[in-house]
Amino acid sequence: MGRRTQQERSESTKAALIDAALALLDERGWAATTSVAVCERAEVTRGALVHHFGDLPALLAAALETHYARWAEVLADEPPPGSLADLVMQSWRVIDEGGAKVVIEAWLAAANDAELGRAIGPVVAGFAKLVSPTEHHLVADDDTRDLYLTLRETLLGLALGRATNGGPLPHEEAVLTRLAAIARAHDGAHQRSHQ
Amino acid sequence: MGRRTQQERSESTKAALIDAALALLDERGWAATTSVAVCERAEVTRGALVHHFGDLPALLAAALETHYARWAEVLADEPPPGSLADLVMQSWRVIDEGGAKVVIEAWLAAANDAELGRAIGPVVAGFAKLVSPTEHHLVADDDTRDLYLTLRETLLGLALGRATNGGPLPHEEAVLTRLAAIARAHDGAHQRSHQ
DNA sequence: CGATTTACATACATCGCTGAATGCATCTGT
DNA sequence: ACAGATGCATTCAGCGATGTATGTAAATCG
Repeated sequence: MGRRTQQERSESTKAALIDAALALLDERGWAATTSVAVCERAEVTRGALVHHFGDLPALLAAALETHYARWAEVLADEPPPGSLADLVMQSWRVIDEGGAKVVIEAWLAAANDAELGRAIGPVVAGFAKLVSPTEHHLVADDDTRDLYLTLRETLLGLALGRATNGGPLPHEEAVLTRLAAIARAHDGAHQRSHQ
Repeated sequence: MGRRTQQERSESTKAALIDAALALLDERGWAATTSVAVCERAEVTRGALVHHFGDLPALLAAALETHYARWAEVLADEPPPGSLADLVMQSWRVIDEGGAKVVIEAWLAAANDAELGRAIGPVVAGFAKLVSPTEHHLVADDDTRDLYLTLRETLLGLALGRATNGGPLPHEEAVLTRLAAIARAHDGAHQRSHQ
């Protein structure tokens, strides 16, 4: 690389740090994601981390934020869902994209450390609102809303399974098939009752 | 306390250490469950910990084991479930008993640290087998088995929600109601098809 | 009742992680 | 082109956690 502007330099090292942090969070969990390890992986020194983010929690908050942003992109690329079954499978595609473990680790870490919770709480809340069912016209009635929340908890269960298992659970496919069936059954009944 | 036999002393301090470890795991997570913190809470010195358990991972493995044992007791006290709906609600009662967060933290910690995984892996596997659906006559056919696994993932999702939220999620009740309804519907259909 | 084992407590040495300070190179505005 | 800002590397000092002796009182045994 020859001449590079300051902005280019900054942004590339910031991105390297964030990517390294996300990779470590995914591979080795929150506790192992230390400033030394992140910087080593990003091939920068800890000085760079301090310079750009101040301290480790700030970096992790930023990392989480860009992770959520990527998920939001995936959602933005999808066509608007036309049924509850669509909506559920879209949610799954986001999780399937990878990095669910990062989010779970972050949630738990925030729950365990009040100070950290204050640092990353807003980031979490922001994304939570984005995927909130109350925002969606598809789940306008209470019945549909409850079912959607139920199915979403199941997806989170699968995500947890992936995180703890180091990969998809053996019965993941079967569960997803079942979820789709339940959602379609509801879609069918709901459509009929509204004609 | 006056005169105490060696066994009494040993067992009471071991119990104190295990209880303290479980409490800390639940309240402040795996990373914060340090040997210093545990001993402080148990009101013994670190020497006692070393004496009885050797090192910290060994204590945590023992703690997890007694935690599972308590869950197993809860299960043993329940009447044998007569339907899928019963089975699901029994599983939930175990989680509701408390300490689901301990288990989740342990799973993740084991996934993140291979060495630790080897230490507590057998304990986890032991309990997993105990609650394995394949052991249960109620879920003999594939259809019922898949549904049971699905409903169980939902329960785990709720457990994760409790762990990250520091308490029951607002929609927990609604989800449980929905799960019960799904299970009962299956029980009904299944019964009819078997007469 | 003396010898030995058990159940701890205390002190120690080490190590990994962290934030802060400092120094140097590279870019940028004028 | 040069003065100042910016981006980053290195070093330092300190804390907290860990395992390892080593010391001591209480219990058990012969």
